[in-house]
Amino acid sequence: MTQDTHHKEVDTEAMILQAAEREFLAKGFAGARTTAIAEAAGVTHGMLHYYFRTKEKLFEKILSEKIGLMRNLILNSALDSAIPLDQRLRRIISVHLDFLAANPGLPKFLIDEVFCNPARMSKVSEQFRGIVPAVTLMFEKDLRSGIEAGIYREVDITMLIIDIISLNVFSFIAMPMLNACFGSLDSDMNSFIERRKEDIFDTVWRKLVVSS
Amino acid sequence: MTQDTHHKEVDTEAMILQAAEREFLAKGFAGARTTAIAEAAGVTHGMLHYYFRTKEKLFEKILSEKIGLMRNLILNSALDSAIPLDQRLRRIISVHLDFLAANPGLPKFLIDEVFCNPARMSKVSEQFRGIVPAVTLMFEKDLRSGIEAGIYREVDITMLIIDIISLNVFSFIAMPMLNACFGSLDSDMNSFIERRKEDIFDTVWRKLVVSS
DNA sequence: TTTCGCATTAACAAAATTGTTTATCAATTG
DNA sequence: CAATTGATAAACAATTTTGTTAATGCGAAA
Repeated sequence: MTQDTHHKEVDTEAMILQAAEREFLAKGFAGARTTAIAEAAGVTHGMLHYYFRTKEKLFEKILSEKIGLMRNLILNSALDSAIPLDQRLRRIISVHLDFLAANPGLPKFLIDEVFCNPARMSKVSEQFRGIVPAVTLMFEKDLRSGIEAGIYREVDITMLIIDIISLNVFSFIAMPMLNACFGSLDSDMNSFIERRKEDIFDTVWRKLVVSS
Repeated sequence: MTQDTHHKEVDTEAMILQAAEREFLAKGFAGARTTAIAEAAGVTHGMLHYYFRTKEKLFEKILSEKIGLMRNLILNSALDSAIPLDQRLRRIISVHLDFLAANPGLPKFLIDEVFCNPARMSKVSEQFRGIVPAVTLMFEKDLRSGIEAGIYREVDITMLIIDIISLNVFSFIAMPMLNACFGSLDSDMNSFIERRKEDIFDTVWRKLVVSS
């Protein structure tokens, strides 16, 4: 926070950021309106330019914070390499789903605005270089020894990771569709999340282990 | 095609539709520019209004065609109830992935523009009523008998379907992200699709069958 | 207390985007 | 061969959205 000499009833800058986050997450860069952000923040839209210069710059503030969140999540996934793989897997799924439940609009936002946008993609790509390979390796080591010991099947690790990410993330991207198809799953979000954790672990684990 | 009395070097209407499809699929309604569509179609942007009145109406033309595609796909999934479940599952996954490979931008488009947009959602929701329950039931019948016979595990059918859709669709929504993380998977798209079909079937089938 | 500077507003300006109109051309039709 | 009519382009108009500026006020500091 800046040293706020001079009067300022509320923290206008923070209000704008809050409103901008909601607007950008909900509608994306192209769909968001700076006037709507200002209105939601309870200030004139001039304020938005006073604090952030342009829509683009304001957007980048929000974006970099969200990129950071995702980065942290991925890094956290690699921790706890001491505990057995099944517990680790359970933990990764659980942490990931809790994170997604706390940030339900994030995957769609990042896919739309970063991964499907070459200009933005190149801007943030260096922040991801090395992270995924590191996680993969850490996962791979455990897996390889299990495979050699004959307790895990010979699975394609890339495919396995794509499976896990798909199972974890898709529900959150497509929640409105799932609600339309299967009834309001999000009416009891907590219970849905917990059921989903169980189901995903079950799916992945049975793919992994050699059937007795 | 309309009866084209009067001169018309090329089918302008079709050109606009083609260009509009690309633009809307790539950028969504908010991000698409009518001038860009006209330019891509090689006509003045006045033509776009001459044929389709407004951006909104042009968009709806594209949208309803895509909704139809998705509807057909879902209906096709329910066919062939005579063959055994494993072959049926293989077939559903294969058909779905081939469809997605032919329409890679479609899931993101529909999720963004239909399912995450209350106004559009209500407009097309009646086209989906009854379809998913019908498919579920057809799937369920086979499954129930297998469970009672002790060859399938007692799985939550809703979760199972969410698993299958997640595994099938997510890669296509997040392809640019997967490329960034795992190297260019789409450099040989065909081989990726075929590997994916195998992997998804393996994942789902092992979740389903009782381990010997 | 007077000066200074940040925060704020409201009006304004500019740019981008969508939508309309008028004139023209060319082919079909009577 | 006129008259008609659909297709087209180009200029124009309207609207929306973003960005700027000038004036105001209020608190802090000298």
